[in-house]
Amino acid sequence: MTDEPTGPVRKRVRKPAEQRREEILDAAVAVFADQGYRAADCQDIADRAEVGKGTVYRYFETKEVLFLSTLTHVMEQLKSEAEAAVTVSGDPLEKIRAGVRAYLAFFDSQPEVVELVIQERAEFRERGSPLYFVYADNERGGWLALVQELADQGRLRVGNADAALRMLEDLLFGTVVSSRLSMDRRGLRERASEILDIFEYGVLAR
Amino acid sequence: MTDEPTGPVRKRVRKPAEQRREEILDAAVAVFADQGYRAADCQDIADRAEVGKGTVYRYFETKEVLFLSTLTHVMEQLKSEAEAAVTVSGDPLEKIRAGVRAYLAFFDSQPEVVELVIQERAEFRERGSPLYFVYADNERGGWLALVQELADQGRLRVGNADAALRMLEDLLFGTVVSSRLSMDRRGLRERASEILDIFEYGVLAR
Amino acid sequence: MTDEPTGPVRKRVRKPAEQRREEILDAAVAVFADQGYRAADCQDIADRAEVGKGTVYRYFETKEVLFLSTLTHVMEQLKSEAEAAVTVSGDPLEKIRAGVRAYLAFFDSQPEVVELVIQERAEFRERGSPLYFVYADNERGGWLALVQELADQGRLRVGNADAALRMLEDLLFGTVVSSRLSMDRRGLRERASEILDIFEYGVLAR
Amino acid sequence: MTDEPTGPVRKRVRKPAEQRREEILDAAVAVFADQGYRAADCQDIADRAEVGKGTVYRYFETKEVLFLSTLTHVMEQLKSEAEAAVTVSGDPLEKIRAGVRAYLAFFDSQPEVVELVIQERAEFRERGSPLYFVYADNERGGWLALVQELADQGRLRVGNADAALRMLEDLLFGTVVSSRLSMDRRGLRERASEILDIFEYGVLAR
DNA sequence: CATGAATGAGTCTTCATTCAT
DNA sequence: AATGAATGAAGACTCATTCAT
Repeated sequence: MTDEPTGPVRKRVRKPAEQRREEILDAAVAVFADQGYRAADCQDIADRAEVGKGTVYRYFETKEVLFLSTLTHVMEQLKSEAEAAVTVSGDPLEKIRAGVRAYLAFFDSQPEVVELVIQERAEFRERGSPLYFVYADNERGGWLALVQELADQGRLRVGNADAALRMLEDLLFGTVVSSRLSMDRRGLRERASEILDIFEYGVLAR
Repeated sequence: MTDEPTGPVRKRVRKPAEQRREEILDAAVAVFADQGYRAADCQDIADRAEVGKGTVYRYFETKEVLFLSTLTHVMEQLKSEAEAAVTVSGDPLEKIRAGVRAYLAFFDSQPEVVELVIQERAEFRERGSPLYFVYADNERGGWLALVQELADQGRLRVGNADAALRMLEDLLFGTVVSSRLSMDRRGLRERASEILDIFEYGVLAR
Repeated sequence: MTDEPTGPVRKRVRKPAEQRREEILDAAVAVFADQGYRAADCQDIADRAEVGKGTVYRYFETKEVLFLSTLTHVMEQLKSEAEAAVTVSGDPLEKIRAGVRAYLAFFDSQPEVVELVIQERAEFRERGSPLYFVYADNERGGWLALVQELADQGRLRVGNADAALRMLEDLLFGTVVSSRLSMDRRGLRERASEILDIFEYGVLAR
Repeated sequence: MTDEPTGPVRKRVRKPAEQRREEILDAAVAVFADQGYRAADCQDIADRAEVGKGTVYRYFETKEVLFLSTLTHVMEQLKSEAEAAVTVSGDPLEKIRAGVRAYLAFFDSQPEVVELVIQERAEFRERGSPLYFVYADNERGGWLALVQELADQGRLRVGNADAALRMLEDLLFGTVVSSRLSMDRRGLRERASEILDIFEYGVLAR
C-alpha cells in the first residue's frame, strides 16, 4: 500500500562518449555471446555496462545496430591482430604461419566471438553474407598474394593457389567454430603447429 | 474496414500418424531453414504442411521439440548416407574418400541443413553440444578405426591418427558451412577431389 | 517465493467474428472517449470488451486502426440517423429541420463522440481532414439541394444557399462541441427549436 | 558506425528572464501547434528557442505546465484584441459586430491556435473545462450586457438574450474550428459580414 | 482427431525529467 | 544560471500455446 523501497538509484556518472561506447560494446559482446541475440535483454546489457537502458539507446539506435556494431568491433580486433602478425618476417610461408597462429590465438583467447558470428547468421539471414565473411573477403587479396608468391618460388605442390588458400580458410574457420561448439577443450594455440603441418604436407606418407 | 479474420475453413482430413509426422517435419525443415528458428511462425509451418496449428502441436509438444526433431531428422539422413558410402570398398583410404564425397554431396544437395545447425547453436546454447557434434562424436569411432588402420599399414605420414581425423572433420565442417555462408557458388561435389588431395599430401612441395 | 496466485484465468469464449468486432468497437468508443487516444491502454479496451489483448489485435492490426475504425463506426451511425430523419416529409424546410433535430439528438445521446472527433484531430493531424469533415463533405450535396430548393421557391432571404448551409453546419458543429467541452448541462435536444428559430429568422427585430 | 551523440556545443548565453520566457513560449506555440502536444518533443522546443533543454525546465516545471502556459499566452492575446475592439462605438450592436470581427480576425491570422485548443481537450480531459471556455465564461458577462442592452432597446426579435448570445458563441467557435479542420480556404475575415447578416436576420424570408 | 480463435507473457523503444558539470 | 548526457517508467505489439467446438 505504501511506496515500495525504490532501491538504490544508480549514481549518475558522466564519461567521455568514446569511453561509454566502448564500455557498452564490451558489455554487449559478453551478453550477446552468453545469451544469444534474441534472448539478450537490452536491460542486461545496460546493467552490465552500468548505465541506464536509455543510455544504450543514446549510443546505438536499435538492438540490431548494437549487435552489428559489436560484431564489427571484434572483427576489427581480429583484423588488426592478423595484420600485425604478418609483419614478423619476409618469407611468405612464415608470414602465413604467423597469420594462422594469430588467428588461432585470437579465437583461443576470445572463443565467444564464434557465438557472435553464428548469431549474426541465425538472426540476420536476409542481410546477406555475414560480416565475418565480408571481412575475410576484404583481406583475401593480401593472403592470396602470399600464397602466389610461394607458387612463384616453386614451393607449392598444388597448381592452384586459390584453392590452397580457400582450403586454409575453411580449415581455420571449421577448426575455430568446431572447437567452440563441440566443447573441445584442447587449446587452439597448441594445435597450430599440428594444423600447419598437415596443411603443408598432408596426412599421407608418399 | 479491417481484415476480418476469416480464412477458408480447412477441410478435416485424417491421415496415418507417421505420414502426418513426416509431412510436418518436411515443412519444418523448409520453413526453419528459410526463416530461421525465431522468425519462423508455427502458423507458417502448419500452413505449409497443410494442417491446422493445433495438429502441429499434437505431434510435437513445443516449437523447440519440433525444431530439434527436424534437425534430428536431417542428421539421420546424413548419417545413413555416409554409412552407406563406406561400404563401397575394402581399402580404408577409399572408404574415407567415399565418406568425404558422400558428406560433401549431402550438403551440396541440401545446403540449407547448414542453417539448421547454426540455428540450433544460436537458439539452444544452453543445451550443450549441438546435435551435429553429438552425431559426429557418435560416428567418430568408426572413422578413427579407418584412419588407425591406415596408420597401422604405415601409410600415414603423421603419427597422430586422432589429430589427422580431427583435422579432416574441421576441414569438412568448415568447408560446408563456409560454402553456404559466404555464398560461394562452386559446388561442394566438384571440390571433393581437390580437398582430398590437399588433405592427403598438403600444399607444399617437398 | 512461491507461485503468485495467478488470478482467475479468463474463460475462453468463442463468438461470431462480427459480434466480437462490435463488442470491441463498443468498448473502444467508451475507453477512447473516456481516456483519450494516447492515455488509453489497449489492455483497458480488451478488459472492457472482456477479451484478451491478443484478440483485440486479431481484429484490428494496430491501435491506430482500431481508433479510426471506432470513429468510422460512430460516424456511420450519425449518417444513417440523419439520413433516416429527412424522409419524414416532402417539404425541404421540414427536412432540414428534421435533419438538425436528428443531428442534435445524436450528440445528445452520445456526447462522447465529440471526444473522438477531437482526438482524431489531436493525434492524427497528418492524416488531413478529420473523418467528421470527410463525412460532412460527402453528405453535403444532399443538404445543399434542399437549401437550393428553398431558394428556388423564393423562401430564402439570403442569396447564397451555400453560405446559408455552411453557416448551419458551423453552428451545429460549434453547438455540439461547445456543449460537450463547456460542460453545458442543457440538453441539445431541447435547444433544437431555439437554434432553428434563430437560424431561420435571426436575432434582431426588423 | 553509429551516430555518435556529439553535437555542436551551444554557447551559454544569459538573457533577461522575461525575454527568455517569451522566446520559449513562442517556440512552444509553433511546435505544439505543428506537432501536437504528445508528438512535440521538448528537445524540439528547446532547439527552436535556441536554449538547452534544461533551460526550458528552469522556466516551466513540466511539459504540461509549458503547454498550458502557452495556451494561456494566446488566450490573453485573443482577449485583449476582442476587448480593444468593443471600444470603437457606443452602440451595442456595433460593439458586438466589432467583437465578432476581431474574433474572426484573430483566428484568421493565427489559425493554429485552434490546434492548441483541441490539443488541450485531447490531452487534459480531466482538468475540466478547457481554458478556451474558461476565458469565454469570464468574458461572457460583458457580452451578455450588450445583448441585454439591445433587448432593452426593443431591438431583439427573440426574448432570450442568453440564448441569442449562446448561439453567437457556438456559431463563432464552430466557424473557427471548422474552418481550420475542414481546410476551408476562404478567409474568416471575409466571411464576417455574411455571418453577422445571417445571425441578425436569419436565412428565411418572412 | 483436427481445427483455429483466443490468450497474455515478454521486450524493444521513446521521451519527459533529472542533475553533474 | 545554463547545459545536455543520463535515466527508467510506460506501453504497443507478437506469437507460442491452449482449448472449446
